[in-house]
Amino acid sequence: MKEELQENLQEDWKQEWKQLNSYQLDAVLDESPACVVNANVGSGKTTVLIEKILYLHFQKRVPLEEMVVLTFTNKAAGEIAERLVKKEPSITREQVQYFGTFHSVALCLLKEKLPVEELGFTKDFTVIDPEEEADLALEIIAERKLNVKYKNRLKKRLEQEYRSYLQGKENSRQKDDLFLLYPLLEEEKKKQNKMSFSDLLRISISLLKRESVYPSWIIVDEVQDSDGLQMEFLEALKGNETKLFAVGDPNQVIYSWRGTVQNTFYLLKQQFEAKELSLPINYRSNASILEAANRFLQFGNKIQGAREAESKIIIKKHYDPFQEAEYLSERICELHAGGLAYSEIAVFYRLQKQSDILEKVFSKNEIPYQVSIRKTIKDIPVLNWFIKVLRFSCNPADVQMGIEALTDANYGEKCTKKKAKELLENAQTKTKDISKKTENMPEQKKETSQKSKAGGLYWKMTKFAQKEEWRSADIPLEEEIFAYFGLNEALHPTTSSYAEDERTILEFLRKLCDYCKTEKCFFIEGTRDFVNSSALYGMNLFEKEPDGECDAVRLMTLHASKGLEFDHVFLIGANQGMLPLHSQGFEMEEEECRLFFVGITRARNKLEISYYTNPGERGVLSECSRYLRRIPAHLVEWEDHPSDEQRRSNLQQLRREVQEQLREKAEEKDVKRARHPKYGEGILISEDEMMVEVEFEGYGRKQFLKAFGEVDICK
DNA sequence: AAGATCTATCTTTTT
DNA sequence: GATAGATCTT
Repeated sequence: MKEELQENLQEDWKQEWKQLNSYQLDAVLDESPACVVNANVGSGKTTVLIEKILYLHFQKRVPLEEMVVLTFTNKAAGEIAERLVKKEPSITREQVQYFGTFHSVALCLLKEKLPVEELGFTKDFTVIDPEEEADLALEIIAERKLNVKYKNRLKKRLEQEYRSYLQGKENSRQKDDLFLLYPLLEEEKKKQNKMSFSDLLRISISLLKRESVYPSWIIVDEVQDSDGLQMEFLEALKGNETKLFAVGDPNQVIYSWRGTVQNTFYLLKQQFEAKELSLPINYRSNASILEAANRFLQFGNKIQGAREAESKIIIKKHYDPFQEAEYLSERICELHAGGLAYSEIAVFYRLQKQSDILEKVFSKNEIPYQVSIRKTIKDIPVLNWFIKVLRFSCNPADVQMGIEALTDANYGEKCTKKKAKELLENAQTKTKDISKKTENMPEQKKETSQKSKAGGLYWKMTKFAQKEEWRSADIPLEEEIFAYFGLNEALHPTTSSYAEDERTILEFLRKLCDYCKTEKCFFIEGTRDFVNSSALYGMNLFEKEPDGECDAVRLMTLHASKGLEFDHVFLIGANQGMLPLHSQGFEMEEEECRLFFVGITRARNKLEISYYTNPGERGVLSECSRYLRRIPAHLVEWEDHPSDEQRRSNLQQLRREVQEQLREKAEEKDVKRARHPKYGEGILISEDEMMVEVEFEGYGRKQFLKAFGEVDICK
C-alpha cells in the first residue's frame, strides 16, 4: 500500500518536474551542505522552494519536523504553508511548526526546546512590541532620573544604538545615559518575564550556543533581506550536519534602511562555503519590460526572458497629480470595459501620501480601489486595550501591562497610575497570600472591589490564571470570557461605539477559542500563545477576510509591491526628487534604483510610467526621473497628455475640493479628544487650568469644571 | 528664560 | 531644503 502510494507520488513528481526548467530542477535536487540560489525576479523562486520541501520530505524521507523554513514576513510564511497544503493535503499544522518568520521560529524554539530558565525567564514569558519596550524604557528613565536625549525618537534609538552598545563602543554620538539604560531595561524585561522582538532572536542565539538544536535542513526565503541578527541566528541554528538552502535576489534589496546586511550572498558563500546556483529565466513579464529591467540590474547576470516584446512601455507627461488621477480613472475604465479585472491593475507610488489624491478622484469616478496599508492592533483601541488585559492576566509579572490596562483612558478603571502601581507592586510581593484570601472570601472581596472602583478589573486579571475550570480541555464560550472581565460595563454600553467594540472583542475571543480547540491546549496556555502571536503576527491572525479576493484596483507604495505581480502596472510620480527621492548618500541612491526596478518588474503585460510638469511638492523637480532616460528609446513611447480648456477648469475645482478635504483630514488628526462618562468621546475645543470645553457628537459643546474630574483628556 | 545655533530627520515598514 | 528638538548663549 505504502509502496504504491510512493510510486504514485513519484509519477506525480515526474509530471511536476516537467514544468521546471533545468536551473530550477538543479536547485530542487541540490544537496550541497550549503547552497545559495541567486534568483532573478519572476524566476519561480517560491515554486522551487515548495518543490524542494516536497522532494526532501517524500523522496529523501526528511521529516518535515526536522526542517526549519524561514521567511521575513508572515504573509510569505502563509503563502508557503498554503501552497504546500494545496499540493499535499495530508500535511498537518504540527509538522510545519518550524515553518515561519525568523521571529516566530525563534519564539517556538524558546517555548519548546531552549532552556530559557537559564537566563532568568520562565516558559510563560510574553512578547512585547517595540513601542511597549520604549514605554518601559521611559518608565525606567523617569524612575532612575536618567538623562536621555531625543526621547521622542527613543524607539528608533533603542534599536539603532543597541549594536554599538553590545560592541562596547563609546556612546559618542549623543552624550547621554542611553548606555546606562540598556542593562536596566534588560533587567526589567527579565523581571517582568517578557522579550522584545530582537530579544527573541538574541536569546535564541545565545541559548543555541549552549543547547544545540540542529535541524536537518534550514531553508530560507528572500535571504537578501537578512539583518545581522538573522544571519547570526542562521549560524547558531546550523549544525555541522545541517544543510542550508537559501534563495534570494540581491537586486531586490529595498529595506536596507532597517538594517539589511549589505552583501548577504557573499557572506553566505564565505561563511558556509555555500555553492551558488542561479535562476535566470523570468516567466512573468514581456520582453520590453525585461529589457528595460536589465538596465537596472546591479548584481548578477542578465535576466533571460521567456516571452515576446508585445507592447512598448508608455511614459506619460501630466500637468499635475490631479490631471493624472483623472487620466488614470479614464484609462482604468477603458481597461475594465475591455475585459480586464480591476484586481489585475495596480498603481504604484513612492510615498504613502500620494494615494490621497487618487483615492478622492477614484471614489468620485466610482472606480473600486484598495489601498494597501497595514492595519495593526494599535489602530483598534478596544482590541489594543483588551490584549493588554489578557497579557497581564497570563503573565502577572508584566506590571507594565497591568498598569496600562488599568489606567487606559477609555476602557480602564478610573484609577491613577500611582494607585495602579501601588496595587500591583503590593500584589507582587505577596501574590500567593492574596490569592488565598480571595479564594476564601470571594463574595466580600467582590463587594469591596466594586466600591473602590479600581479593584474590579484588577482582581479579574489576577484571578484569571487561577481559574481551575480554564486549566482543562474544556474551552469556555467567548461570551463567558466577555462576562468574566465585565466587558459589558467596561466598554461603556451607552456610547455609540459600544456595538462595534463588542463585536470586535467577541470576534477576537472566538478566534482565540478556535485556536485553543485546534491546538488542543488548555484555555490559559492557549491564551498565552495567542496573545504572544498577536504581538508577532499583528492583524494577520484575526483579519476578518483576507483582502485578496475583492475586485478592486490596487494602490500601493513601491515597497509594498514587492513580491506581487499584475497584468497592468501604472508607476506614477516618476519625477526627479520623488523617484529617486531626494536622498543624500550614494548607497541610498542605489536603493532608490532597486526600488524602481522592483516596481517595473511587477508588470506582466503593460507598464505605464508617468511624471508631472507641476508636481507641487516640496523638493520635487518638474523634470522626469533620470531612470526614465536609462530605458532604451526603442522600448518606449513618450506621450503628452492633452488637456482642453473645459477639463482644465474642472480640474481647478477638483483640486480645490480635494485640497480642502485633505486639510480637514490633517486637522482632524491633530485634534485632541476627550472622554466623558455620559457623553462618550468628543473633540476637545479648549482647555485651561479650571475648565475644559468638549464637543460631543449629538450633544453639542459642553463645558466642564476640571475639579469634577469627569472628563479624561485622551492623548 | 528667551533667542541663536546646531543637528538629525523627513520617506519606505517587518517582526 | 524645511522643521522640530536639543543645546548653547546671553
